[in-house]
Amino acid sequence: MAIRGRPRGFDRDLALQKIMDVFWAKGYEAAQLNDLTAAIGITPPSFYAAFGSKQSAFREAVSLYVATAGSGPMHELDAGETARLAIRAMLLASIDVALRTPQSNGCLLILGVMNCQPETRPLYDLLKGIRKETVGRVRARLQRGVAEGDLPQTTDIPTLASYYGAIMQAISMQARDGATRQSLEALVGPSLAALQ
Amino acid sequence: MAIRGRPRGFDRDLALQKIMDVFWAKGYEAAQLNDLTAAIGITPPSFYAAFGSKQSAFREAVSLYVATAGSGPMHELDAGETARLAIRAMLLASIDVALRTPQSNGCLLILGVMNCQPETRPLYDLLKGIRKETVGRVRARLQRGVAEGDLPQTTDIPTLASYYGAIMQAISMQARDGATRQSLEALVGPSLAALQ
DNA sequence: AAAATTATGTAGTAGCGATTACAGAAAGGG
DNA sequence: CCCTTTCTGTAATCGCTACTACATAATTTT
Repeated sequence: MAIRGRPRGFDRDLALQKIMDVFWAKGYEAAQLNDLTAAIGITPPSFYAAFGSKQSAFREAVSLYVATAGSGPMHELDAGETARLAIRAMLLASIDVALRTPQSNGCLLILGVMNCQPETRPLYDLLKGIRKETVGRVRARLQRGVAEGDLPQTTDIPTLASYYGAIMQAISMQARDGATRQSLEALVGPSLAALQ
Repeated sequence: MAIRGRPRGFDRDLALQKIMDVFWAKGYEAAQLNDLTAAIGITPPSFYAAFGSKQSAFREAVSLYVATAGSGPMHELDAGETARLAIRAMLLASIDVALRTPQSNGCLLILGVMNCQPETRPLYDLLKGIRKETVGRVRARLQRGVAEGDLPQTTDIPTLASYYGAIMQAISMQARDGATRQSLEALVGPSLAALQ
């Protein structure tokens, strides 16, 4: 049984990517429906037929981001030989993400929803939950490092995990402020001093 | 020659403090005129007569913040005996600022304007300039540390200054995310490892 | 080919948020 | 006591933004 009715005049997956780019570049609140529809090249009714609302489009964009653009750092975290190399690679991958495009500075998960309008609170909490999960994965990687002997038994794992979460947040903020790759990479060295 | 006309029915200085508190708690965009006038207990015309516009009220609030609530970290930076102690005290003072009130989490200069609406760009740039100045003062303090012999000549001063600026940004972001004082203070230790 | 189904384009609506027009109130100056 | 000046309260206005009603177009099913 084929799909009934008039077929959609645009590629929904491609549209979602553009939605992700716009939210990434501007954040949820500053990205206006106008920006979204213009980027896709459709009119509001088509947008609403395909994505339901601005909020649900954002949720889909976040899922796509986690699966694609934002997956690099977590991949590096798992792939690194030692905990220290893994953290280092994660931070460098975060810099890649933060500088991927000229407009989109910083990580969508960190900067996507920053203020406290009551109606955007659910989206703020969504991102906050993902950030928390990220710190959890860092913690797991450090634990593995202790288990595998490349970190001392005395390592304060929760503190260090939250610390590297903080470094990634700072990378995003400085990227948003227009920092160069060079100046972002310079932050990695000092932050790794905590793992000596 | 005394002041002509009907006298203002509220204390302007007190009102500015409340304005600062509201902007501090919610950020520029999320703080609505309604919140501002309600906090002061006046109506919109009184607000506009006294402060001109939301933008100029924000500018005044930022000036007040720099002079009062936000001055602690910079004071500690200058007062510390050695560069390391000064940085440490600055970071702890940043935590105090970030946790000053239950609602206002994080530094106004860091979180006050986060997104990219074209019309708020001037305010974003204002805060960005102050942040840059802050990093400049950290740099000066580190230079002094080298000059006074408590830091090695080989210290990479620009990098470390930007690094501690990043740590302060991260403190604000984590405070905004609801971090406890304990978890914020735990970040200070690892970040000081870069000064060993 | 007619009916059913889904998408699109035009042109709105609804509601909110910053700002202000205007009339009245409270002060000083003559 | 009137005039000028400045502030205050009510009640808009203006603009913007998410969202949609409705007529029409493009498909599939029968």
